[in-house]
Amino acid sequence: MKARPHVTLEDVARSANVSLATASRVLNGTASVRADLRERVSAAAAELAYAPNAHAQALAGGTHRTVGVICHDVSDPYFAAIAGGVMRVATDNGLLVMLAGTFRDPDREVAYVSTLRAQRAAAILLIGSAFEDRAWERAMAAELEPYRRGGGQVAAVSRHRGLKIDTVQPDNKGGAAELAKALVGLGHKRFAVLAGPRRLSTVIDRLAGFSGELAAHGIELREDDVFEAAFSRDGGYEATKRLLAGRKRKLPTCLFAVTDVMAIGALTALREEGLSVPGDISVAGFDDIPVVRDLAPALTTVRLPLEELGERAMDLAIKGATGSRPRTVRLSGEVVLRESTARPKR
Amino acid sequence: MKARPHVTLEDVARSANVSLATASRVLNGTASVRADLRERVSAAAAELAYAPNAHAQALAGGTHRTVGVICHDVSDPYFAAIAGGVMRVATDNGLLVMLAGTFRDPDREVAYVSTLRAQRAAAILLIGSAFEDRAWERAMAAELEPYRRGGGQVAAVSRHRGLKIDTVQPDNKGGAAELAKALVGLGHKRFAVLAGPRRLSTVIDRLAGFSGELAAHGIELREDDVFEAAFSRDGGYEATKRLLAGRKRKLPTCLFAVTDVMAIGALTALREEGLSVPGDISVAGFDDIPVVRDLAPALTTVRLPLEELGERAMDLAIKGATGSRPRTVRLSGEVVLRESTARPKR
DNA sequence: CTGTTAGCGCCTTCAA
DNA sequence: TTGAAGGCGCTAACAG
Repeated sequence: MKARPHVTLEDVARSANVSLATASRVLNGTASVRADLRERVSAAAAELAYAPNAHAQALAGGTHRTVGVICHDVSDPYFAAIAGGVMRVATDNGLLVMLAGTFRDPDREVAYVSTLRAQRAAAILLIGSAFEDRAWERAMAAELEPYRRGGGQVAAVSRHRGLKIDTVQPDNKGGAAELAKALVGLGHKRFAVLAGPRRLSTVIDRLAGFSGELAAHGIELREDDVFEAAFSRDGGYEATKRLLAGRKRKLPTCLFAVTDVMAIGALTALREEGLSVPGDISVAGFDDIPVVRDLAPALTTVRLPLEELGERAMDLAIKGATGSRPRTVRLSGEVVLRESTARPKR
Repeated sequence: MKARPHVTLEDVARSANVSLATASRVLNGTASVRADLRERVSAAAAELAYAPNAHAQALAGGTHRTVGVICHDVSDPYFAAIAGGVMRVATDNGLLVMLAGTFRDPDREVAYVSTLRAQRAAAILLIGSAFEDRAWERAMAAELEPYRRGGGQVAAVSRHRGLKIDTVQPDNKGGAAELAKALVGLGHKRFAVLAGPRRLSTVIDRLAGFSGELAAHGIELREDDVFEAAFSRDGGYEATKRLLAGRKRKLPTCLFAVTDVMAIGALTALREEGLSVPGDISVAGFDDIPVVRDLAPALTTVRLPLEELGERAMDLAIKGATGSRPRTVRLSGEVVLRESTARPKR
């Protein structure tokens, strides 16, 4: 009674007294079959709790209905929100999503692409900024290129310069510049920036946009005004403590964290040090992840349409590459001034 | 020059001038092969950018290295944290994770299990509370049972009573009781509760634990002290507004939201209504998702070892069922009193 | 140690 | 409309 571990199409066919081909046809609705046969097959399949073997289907040339999504960290609200958008579109199109978290390890990222390639995933989505690293780019391209030649679709969120792939690009530079302009408009003149690792393109772009705009207003952002730390809440917290330790007296009037997640850590660090926001110092972030509007004070930030970033990327992959050159969808951010920023008193 | 879309093992073998089997052996390290042949094969594989076809491998009896994880909402920090734990263990064991979000649709949940079954996933993990619904249970069991008979592993986080599967069970009831005791200990006597849908086992358990403990202290939690809403930030926000609209004057001294996410919405609603926390009213949540310690005031809650919940569930699945009866791993929560609760003034 | 061969479960022509 | 048969790419005996 525990003969075969899996019920196969053949079992169904036999049980329904029809040929393999007929069973296949009714189960896939792929061709018309006489009503009574159809009936028998369906009944048999239900009776046996038949589930088709997706591997066999894929091997036999059926379609591949799974897409791979690779991001740095699933539990980061930024990625989670984007992943949500991806999943919505994927689900609407009957696609299954495989979500992989690389924990920011470039090698693991390449390894995942390799596995997804093996799975013959219909598409691979790269979410989050690339590593600005020649060797990494080369390794990544070496996986991606044959994958695409084999008919795989690839799309990315955020800039992946070296890789020539379809991209949904949030306007990091422009958004940061707008934010800088708004903050300068409030009267701020002394800034500090909490930045993530400089290898990440997102960090580079936001930093460039911010400091560029400051420069346009005659404000110089010096190298020691930029505090580099891990791209996380703890990174923001730690960098802020470092900042405070260094210059209790000549504090900047405004602190810009390149991501909201870092800003959250910064807010807690400031609170612990007895500094009030925005009374003693203003704080701004970037991304507008869902929770920051619920903070007290609510965080000033640059709103990115996070879910849409994911949706558009999935769209690009589904539509498939038409022309030869990579497409780029640009999505702009919008400065949202909330209570964490105010006119400086000093 | 664009002959076959995919490079196959056979291509590699031919190019290396060896047999299919030999090529397979070196690529899988499955048996020893003469050094020079091994060399030739590896070189050919690299040269052709060969990627094995995972479907063919699976079909041919190779192992299935992917596990499916089903949760309600990927972008909910609670699930994201648990998923993080799952992925860590999965990655350490060379497993790929397919993460599916059901958006709380029971049918979609069943559908995903069906697909995962088709994929011959090595394991299926159900994260989050079950629907207390006979029909749903039946449909789920109908998918799961044949899956397990075929050798599939199943494990869950949170109570799934009807399904007899291995479970990692956070102590919702006990945690809520402990929390109630602590709040009563602070001097609170009038409570209101923000609850999610009563169909979810988690809601039922936490509610039972909380009101049970209150009762033990002679405090009755009446039906109209419980505000049911969506299991989300917006649900908490909306329910709080509803509560406030109903009884501006005889406010409870303490508000318990059955999840932190709902508590976050509640805090914002209270703030908007000009009520201070904990001055005018205390607020407590449940889960201790990462962000709540960074709120101002930091949220009192019941800390659940979220990542561990995921890790243990993955462990259960990997270890495989040994005995015949489902295993249950109980993980207890710990009350964490923070600034959002204080002694009542009234 | 290496090569040959028989499936794994399904889809899809090709005949009947 | 239905059935028979040939792969899809790979692994795992089984011979050499």
